[in-house]
Amino acid sequence: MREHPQEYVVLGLLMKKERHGYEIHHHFSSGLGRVWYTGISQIYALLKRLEDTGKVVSKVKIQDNRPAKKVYSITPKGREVFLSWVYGPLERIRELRLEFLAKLFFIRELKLPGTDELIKKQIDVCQDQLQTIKHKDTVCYDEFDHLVFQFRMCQLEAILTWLQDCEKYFDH
Amino acid sequence: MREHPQEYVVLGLLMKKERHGYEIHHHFSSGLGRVWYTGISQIYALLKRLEDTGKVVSKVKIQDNRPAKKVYSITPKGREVFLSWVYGPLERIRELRLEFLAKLFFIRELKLPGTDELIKKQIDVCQDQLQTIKHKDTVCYDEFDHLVFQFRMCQLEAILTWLQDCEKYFDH
DNA sequence: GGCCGCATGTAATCTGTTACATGATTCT
DNA sequence: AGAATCATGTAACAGATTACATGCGGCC
Repeated sequence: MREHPQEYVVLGLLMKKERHGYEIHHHFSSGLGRVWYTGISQIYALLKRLEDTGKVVSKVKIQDNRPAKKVYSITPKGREVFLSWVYGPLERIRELRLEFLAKLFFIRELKLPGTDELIKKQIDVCQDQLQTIKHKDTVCYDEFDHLVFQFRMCQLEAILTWLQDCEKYFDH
Repeated sequence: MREHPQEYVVLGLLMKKERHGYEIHHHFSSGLGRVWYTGISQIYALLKRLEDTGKVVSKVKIQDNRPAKKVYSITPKGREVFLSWVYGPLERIRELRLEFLAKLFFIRELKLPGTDELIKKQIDVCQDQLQTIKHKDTVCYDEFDHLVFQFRMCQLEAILTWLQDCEKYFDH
């Protein structure tokens, strides 16, 4: 399961307490929503898939003067899936902008321990990639490839300094 | 037409000379392909759409001892579309990694003039965005939003220094 | 009377990837 | 004999966005 990264966000929101679809969408739009937004229809689709795979369970709650709502709560399996996602570093840099920030969001929101390990692991992955690109750069003699490598290198270097700032930030 | 960015790459390859699908895929895999790859099936789909919209025309060439091939050539309309793409700066930073590098690739390959203007325009766009984010950063008091803004700021700053390096590189 | 908020969902569409179907020639 | 190269395409699938359908209650 490397697919459907948005599922983790829904699981993360259900980690705090049980919620229904409309409410989840509300949190997707506020807070985290500024960095990772999804439409309400997609939320319902995600919830259905999460229920089909046993990561959440639902119960219908009837209200008066309001339409009935389907309240979802996370299962132990869902909890496990979420936590192994949160503490795993990302291999592709382009996924950092959305997913790594989401991880940090939930770590803060749920007051989870072990932030420093996650950041260290991510720093290691980025440094490995930087090393690989630097090597390719010294070996290649094509002008265009050079430009490409330098683009990636500067992006990775910027992320590394940002990650080090994160480390300090989460330290205190 | 802000969709199907890969169409521009196909047009770019046809700017040099007429080519058939299999040949285009070959160039997609080598050269530019290390930064922007697409499967052969997609190439045929792109060519069909480009022909339907009048950006390319095809003629069948029968060969002996080889299967017949469909040779595509770019139309004046296609040429126009390609050139206005090449010289336009990108609004979204995430598109730089693929599209901006592709633009530079074709500018070098086709020996097109006005590289410095393109880079300058892109620098302006990035600087505007950096300014906007910096302003949002000083106004906001949420810790998480701060982290997000700093991520984007460091990415933009890295790209700006890279763009300035590009300017020097294309200068001589 | 009409729009907004609450609440749920299905269906269509859009991009792109992967799998499959076909068939001749050339290389190992 | 089997794999690789040349050459074209269709069909299926995956992931996400957008449009549409439904319905009640409250506010202006």
